[in-house]
Amino acid sequence: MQISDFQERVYRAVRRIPKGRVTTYKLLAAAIDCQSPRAVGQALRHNPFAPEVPCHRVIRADLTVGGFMGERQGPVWRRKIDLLRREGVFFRRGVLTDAARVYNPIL
DNA sequence: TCACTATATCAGC
DNA sequence: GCTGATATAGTGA
Repeated sequence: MQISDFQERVYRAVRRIPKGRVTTYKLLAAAIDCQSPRAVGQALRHNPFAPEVPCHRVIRADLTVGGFMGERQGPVWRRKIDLLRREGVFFRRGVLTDAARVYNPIL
């Protein structure tokens, strides 16, 4: 499968998320001028540049974890939380503890 | 065209 | 606070 310009835009935006910060699908979609955060999620799901593209730093707008590598639960999905915790981003019951950790890609 | 999706938002309970 | 229905954009068959 070959990636489109849209997905290239998504990966470029995700790549510039600083360590220790997270962003949301909604903000990410707004950064690439896309009205549909679901399309962003699909692009990250087919992410061929993992882990160069830190797709684990993307969560939902309601500050819940969301999914990781196609899994919404299970050990693989749990790894996403573990990676973020290692960077200083903590979750409680699948919800981001500190909302100030959210990074705005538009800025 | 149809049916998905790592979402967002709203209505109802 | 939770479940579901709907909107919306991109992608593959």
